[in-house]
Amino acid sequence: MLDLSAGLNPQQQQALTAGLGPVLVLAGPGSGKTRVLTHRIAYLIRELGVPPYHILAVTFTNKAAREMAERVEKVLGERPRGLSLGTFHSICARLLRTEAAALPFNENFVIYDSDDQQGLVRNALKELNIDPKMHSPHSVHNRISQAKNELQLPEDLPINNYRDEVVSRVYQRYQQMLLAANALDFDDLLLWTARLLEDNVEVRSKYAQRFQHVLVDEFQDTNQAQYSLLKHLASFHNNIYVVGDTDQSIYRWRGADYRNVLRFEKDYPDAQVILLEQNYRSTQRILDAAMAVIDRNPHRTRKQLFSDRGAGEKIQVHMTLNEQEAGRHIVEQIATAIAQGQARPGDFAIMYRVNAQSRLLEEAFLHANLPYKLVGAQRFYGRREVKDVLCYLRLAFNPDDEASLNRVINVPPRRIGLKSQAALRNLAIQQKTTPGRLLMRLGADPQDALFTPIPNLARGAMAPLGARLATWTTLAAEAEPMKLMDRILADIDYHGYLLADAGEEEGEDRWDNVQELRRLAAEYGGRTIADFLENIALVSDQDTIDETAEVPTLLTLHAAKGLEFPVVFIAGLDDGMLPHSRSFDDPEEMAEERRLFYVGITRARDRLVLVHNAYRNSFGYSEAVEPSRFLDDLPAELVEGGNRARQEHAFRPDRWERPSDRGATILQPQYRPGMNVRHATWGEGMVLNSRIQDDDEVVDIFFQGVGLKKVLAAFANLETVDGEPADKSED
DNA sequence: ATGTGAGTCTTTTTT
DNA sequence: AGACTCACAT
Repeated sequence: MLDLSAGLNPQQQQALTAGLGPVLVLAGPGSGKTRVLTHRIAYLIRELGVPPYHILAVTFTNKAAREMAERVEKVLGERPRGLSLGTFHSICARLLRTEAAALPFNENFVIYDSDDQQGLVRNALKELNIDPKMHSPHSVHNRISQAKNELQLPEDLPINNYRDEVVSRVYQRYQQMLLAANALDFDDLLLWTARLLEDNVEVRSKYAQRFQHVLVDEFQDTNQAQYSLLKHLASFHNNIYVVGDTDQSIYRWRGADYRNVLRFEKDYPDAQVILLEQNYRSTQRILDAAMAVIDRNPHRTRKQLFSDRGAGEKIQVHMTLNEQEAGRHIVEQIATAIAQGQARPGDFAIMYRVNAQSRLLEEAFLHANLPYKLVGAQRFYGRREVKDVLCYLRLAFNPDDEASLNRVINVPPRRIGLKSQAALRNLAIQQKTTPGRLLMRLGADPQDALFTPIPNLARGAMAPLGARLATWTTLAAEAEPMKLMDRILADIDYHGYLLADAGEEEGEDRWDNVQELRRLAAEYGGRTIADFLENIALVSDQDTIDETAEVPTLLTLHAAKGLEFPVVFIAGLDDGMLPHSRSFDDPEEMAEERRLFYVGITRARDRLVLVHNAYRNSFGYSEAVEPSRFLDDLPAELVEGGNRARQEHAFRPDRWERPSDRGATILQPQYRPGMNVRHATWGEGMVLNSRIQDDDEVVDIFFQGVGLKKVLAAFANLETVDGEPADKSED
């Protein structure tokens, strides 16, 4: 039998065998916290004889939950039956479905994603005659979300100004609309659970008695609602075991409050506190760099991270001309390292601050013909065709879901316009039912006197859909997700619609995405629609990582938390990007930007490459940018490279096309962005841009020590410095 | 009911 | 630069 404490250092062992009662494990990056957590669960089961049924372990992503489940199983040698292990949101969803009888919605509730949520706010604003230009749906929703995270209902909202007043009214209406649609948003999952446990003694004692042990991962990322529900769940046995690292708190903007760690120590004064500082991931240089960065944050207890993996390579800081060139540089460096046998494709990760940065990086990979994987679920589920199909499924599962109905009622076009929809809606309100249910009744008997308020033509347009919806709801109750999906797709001829709407080529591309969704549905054989929809609503970006593909990974710094890679590139280390300019005026947010950089640095095992740009494209224009101020905090002795990197960089202008010039003229530019050239008076410079104008070529060149110059190719007598001259043929 | 064109705003991070 | 919204025309 495996010795659970084998290979653990003294601190880890202490964490493993900590006695009952509250425990706080402060775990630095790479300190083996997942290991401690999984072994602790195994320890409870095997050494203390706690039945798995009485253990609850909570994580933030499904990926973390899955990994933990696998590792517990491996350590125990068998699958622990009845163990509750999952994300906050999925555990709450399950609890709420079970306890729906005590709640103002039924167990078939659907979970609205960000788009649905914002759409709902938009509708609420419209209904209340509030100008969405003055109060953007996004910001109003943000306030509502914040309130929910702080366990405030509409009536609890403090009102100090007109804005609060608006938010309060919208919140109220928004909440009514959710309930009417039998839908919850992400925050509701936590809010309703926390309030149910707070208000309902029976439910609370049921779960509090059941969960003899509650364990929490990434505790620094909990918000008030999560903190509260954890407290309730652990209120009977008081065995609450939390693991976290305040330096890795990067979700303040969505309500996470790392001060929950302090609150924990205050609420449980007898808590055992265990510190894990030894790092098993990175080289010492990487850790030194990480500490140099994070130590500049105020109000924190310093941690001394140490590693026995040796000093390792220096950290590379590299300046590139712009984001395009950064992409090329990174891809080139990866390709070289692979070619030289230094690393395998799966060893690399490229991290960035905002999703938009991924596009140019992807293009660089595409251009070099190298495979990569992009982390991010929203991209797929947010696609129009995927969302359409999901909304049909949601509607079949829960016909009260008005947001879904509105989305699909006229897709494919059924001649049901806004007028008809309004008529249906008004009649539904009058009849104290929902548009979806009314639609089904209309399908059953279009001539019913009930429907006279709806014009004849509109009735005719809606009745067939109503009839179909009725058959789908029956099917949803009994059939597997894929079967229902196939039925719907066939009934509405979605394939035909896509081809007609988007054309042959684009239509087939979109159909491919639908097929991808179908493959996902196929994995839910034997499971319910509820499962399928819930899992899709609650996928995290990290969950979409394809572990089997051994290729470089592109991901945001946020998505990188909890992961590690032998080689890490952090791209776009420009001031305004990281730290992001929207954080400049708030010290708390600046501290969080710094933590984000810290998280990025500490993902690297062996090699860390930091890339920043001389220029950045904003809107359509290129503007000069400063390197991130965080780069100044890296001690010089840890770093190699720097600003000279740009001169040293040899770029091959092999295949390059500026779409704006495509087909504009027969004359092809002879100079391409990135080429190095020599000018008689200004010396060496790099081509930033070049275009044909009046039968001559205008070239923008950045000369070292001189600056940006515009020259006419015919007169400038430029000499190509390296790289081959641009050839005439393109594509 | 649907299509066209001018005009607007964009860039945080995500369950 | 490009996506999205809104007003107007068909």
